[in-house]
Amino acid sequence: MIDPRILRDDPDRVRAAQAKRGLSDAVVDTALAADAARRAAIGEFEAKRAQQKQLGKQIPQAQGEEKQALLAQTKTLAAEVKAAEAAQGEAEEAWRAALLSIPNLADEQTPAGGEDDFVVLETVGTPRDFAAEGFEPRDHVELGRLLGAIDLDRGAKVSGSRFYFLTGVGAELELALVNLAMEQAREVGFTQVIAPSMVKPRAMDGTGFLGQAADDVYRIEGQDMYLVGTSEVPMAAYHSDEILDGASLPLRYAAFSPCFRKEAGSHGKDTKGIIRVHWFDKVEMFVFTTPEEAVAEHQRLLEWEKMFLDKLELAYQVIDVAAGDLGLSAIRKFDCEAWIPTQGKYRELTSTSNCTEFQTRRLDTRARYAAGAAAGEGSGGSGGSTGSGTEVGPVATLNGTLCAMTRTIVAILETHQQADGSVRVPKALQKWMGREVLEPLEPARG
RNA sequence: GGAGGCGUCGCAUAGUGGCCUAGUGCGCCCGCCUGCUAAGCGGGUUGAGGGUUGAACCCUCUCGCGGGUUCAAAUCCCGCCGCCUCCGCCA
Repeated sequence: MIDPRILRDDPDRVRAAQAKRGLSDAVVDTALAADAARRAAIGEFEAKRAQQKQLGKQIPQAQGEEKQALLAQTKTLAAEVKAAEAAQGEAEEAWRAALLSIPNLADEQTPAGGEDDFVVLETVGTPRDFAAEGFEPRDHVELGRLLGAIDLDRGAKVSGSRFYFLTGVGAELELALVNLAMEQAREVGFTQVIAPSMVKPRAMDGTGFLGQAADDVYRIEGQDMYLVGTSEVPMAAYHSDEILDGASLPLRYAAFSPCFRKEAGSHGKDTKGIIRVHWFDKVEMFVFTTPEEAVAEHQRLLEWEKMFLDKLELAYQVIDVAAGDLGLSAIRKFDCEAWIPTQGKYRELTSTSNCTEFQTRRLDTRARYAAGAAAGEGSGGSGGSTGSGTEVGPVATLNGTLCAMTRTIVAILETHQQADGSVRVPKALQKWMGREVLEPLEPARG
């Protein structure tokens, strides 16, 4: 949810942000009208309620006829209060609904436009030139079969399309990646978390996934619960309804969880292999910090993502995602796209978003800060006790992929394959894999 | 799944229809006193929203959540949620 104050004070800013995403600004006027109606309704209810309380106080002291008169008077008033309260409730609800329909205001630096209007910020490493090396690269499906690492046939048999079993070195590879990711996370100061992958509607809605992304979300039949598409969801809700200690920020979590996605509307895309699947495991970085620090923290998350990809010795580019392709909650998003040799293009491996206060406002997470942190306080003069100590203020959230297992496995297998079908293990993973090369089970298997 | 109990301010507790503008203790903050520390003394200490663009001030809501009864609800009634204990089942 965006800041209601910005809507009221600077609606043109909201209109501009809507335009940048390619959305209508009609919601702005709807929301402004709802805000006015809401405030009028609040005024009416409160006036009636105050009157009721005033009269109510007189009743215990009153006697006889006077008391009867008061009772009659206050009885009709009670009905009016009830009606005014209901009207206020409806006005609040309409206002809230209007506000909730507005996505976070895209950052000034975010490129305008849709999916194809991203800006390439940086290219790291050089894609391998297999032609120069003199052999045709195998895709990850074939490599996975040769190594006994990925079993797609049985995935389909047991669970359907877009499912897989990781077996042997495939399973080892995932566990090694989890370990490497968690090791890095710990070293840079994250708290490791194993997060639930089923959540209540509050968490799903609070992170903005029941908006335009609702089609991609699995709902549990007969229960008011959802399977998460990322541990961003449980982690954003982790501190819901809490007031954090401002001095404890930033709170950095690295959460492991399975991720479930319907992939509705992607029929025909990436049908082969494990690029696009209904379930995968992921280590996600999630940070609670101050609004002032959010932009700098976003850069740090990007650096940690790059650090991880560097350890895997992958070639990749970093893109600045355009406004129309941002999620509901984000003001800016950077994707790291690794080079996939057999596709001849860069594919998204990681993604980091700055959601500012959008999610915490929905989920009611705030922090207690030292007073006057943002206000001017150098007024001098009287040395009286002005500093009231602390004040409650907003908290920003950011998320970033550390390692999404399946796509990372694809990139590693394809990038580090050798002519004989074996795959070189990146140095950083060797410690966890216990070997330097993954060998095919049999030269001619399959 | 069955039975019972409990949810009050950061924590602990009091409160069984109007005297609750929720008391007390602890913790915390400010001040006084004080070689230092401790003790002692005085004051403060939930959050949200509205009146206002900010401050002061005023008002409304907030005793797990949502309904209801009543002129009036922390208090009575109903539903839900969470926690605890016991039984059953189970990785």
